[in-house]
Amino acid sequence: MQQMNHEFTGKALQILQAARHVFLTHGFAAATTDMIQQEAGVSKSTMYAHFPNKEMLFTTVIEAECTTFTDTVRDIQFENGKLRETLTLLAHAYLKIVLSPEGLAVFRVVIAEGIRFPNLARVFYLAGPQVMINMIAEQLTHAAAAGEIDLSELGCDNAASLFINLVRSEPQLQCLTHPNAAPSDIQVDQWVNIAVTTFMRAYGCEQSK
Amino acid sequence: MQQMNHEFTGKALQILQAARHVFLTHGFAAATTDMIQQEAGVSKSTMYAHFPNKEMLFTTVIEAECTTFTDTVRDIQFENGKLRETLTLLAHAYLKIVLSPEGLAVFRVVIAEGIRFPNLARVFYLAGPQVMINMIAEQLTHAAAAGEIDLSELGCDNAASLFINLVRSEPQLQCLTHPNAAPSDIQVDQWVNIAVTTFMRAYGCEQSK
DNA sequence: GTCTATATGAAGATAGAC
DNA sequence: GTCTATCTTCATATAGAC
Repeated sequence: MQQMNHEFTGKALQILQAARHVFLTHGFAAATTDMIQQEAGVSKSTMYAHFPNKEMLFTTVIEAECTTFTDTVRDIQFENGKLRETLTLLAHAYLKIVLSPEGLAVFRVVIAEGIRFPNLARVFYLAGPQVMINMIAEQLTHAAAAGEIDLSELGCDNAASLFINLVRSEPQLQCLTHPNAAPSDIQVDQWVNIAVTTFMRAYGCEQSK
Repeated sequence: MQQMNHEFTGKALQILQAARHVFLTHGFAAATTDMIQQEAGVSKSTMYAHFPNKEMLFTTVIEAECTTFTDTVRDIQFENGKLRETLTLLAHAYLKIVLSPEGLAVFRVVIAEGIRFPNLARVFYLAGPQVMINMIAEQLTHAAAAGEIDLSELGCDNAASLFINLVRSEPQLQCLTHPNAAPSDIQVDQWVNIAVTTFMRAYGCEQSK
């Protein structure tokens, strides 16, 4: 989670870790290089020796964070079973990432700075939602071949996108608009259940029909 | 749209309109009172004569914006026809608001400043999504009574929430992460169609069965 | 109420010693 | 590479004249 071990070591790594914390807590504009320098325990000039300015420090932090997200999503463990169970597992794993303090913080800051750093926003989309969509699409392809689901209208990619949006939207909006009020596990279970149920009712081919 | 005629007139109104533009363009932290004062064509002290500080100016602007949103949502015109057509109309009207430059800008800044101004984030939720949910829930209640839809599992409120999330999530995320790339009308039609189709497949009671 | 001028502090970034 | 000390700019906010 707190890796950023791409090629950064020593003071540079300290600085990046501090920058990560400061930027995710305050956003870009409200964050100050003083906070970062202070939290990292280095002087101003050390900071500027490693990173040319605040912008570069910011983009480095966020891009690293996106990479971490991609890795976390790719590492999701689940067994290929019946579609409903598989989707439930994937939904829980995805929400765990999205609703984590880091997940919410990254979303906040990326969206907030989307105008100033449009490239970062696109990188974020590709690193997070898009990777998840690809994983889901793969599962849906298998399920469609097995006759568990009917995607003749929608196509696998649209269906995968639809599903993760179904899973993410309400919980994420609730967390973003009600900070300091983390949802209970029961609430998350309910959200997942509604999403999976809706998706299966719409496109699933129940054997019991 | 650019009203804010609550009790503000003359210079105060000029200041608020300028503040609205500046805050929605730059966010809270990156916005400066100089920009606002300059754009309003007044001096610093005039600004501070009307508003005690930057925070109050900000909350005044955003709260007014939320009120405007509520009014806009409440004014949505549609005819009570078949459920599918009604939902399609409501979805289009809602997306028109959410995906407008102002809608996206308000969302950005409210989410970005959710930690610093938690109350504002909740006000936003109540003024936007919640009002829309209430409108949809009312339509769904009628439709359920008419046997057009089966909400025995979900309940009207959950179903309404589900529907607007289904409508909003993907288009909004796309617009937020791909600024300066407004979606085409055809794309919006497709999104609406997927949302409505999914909802009706999951919970609709087609007569042709 | 409204302006010009200014106080005060803090931001991002650099110079120069070690 | 790293530090202390400093430069420059610009932010929020206020004082005092009209």
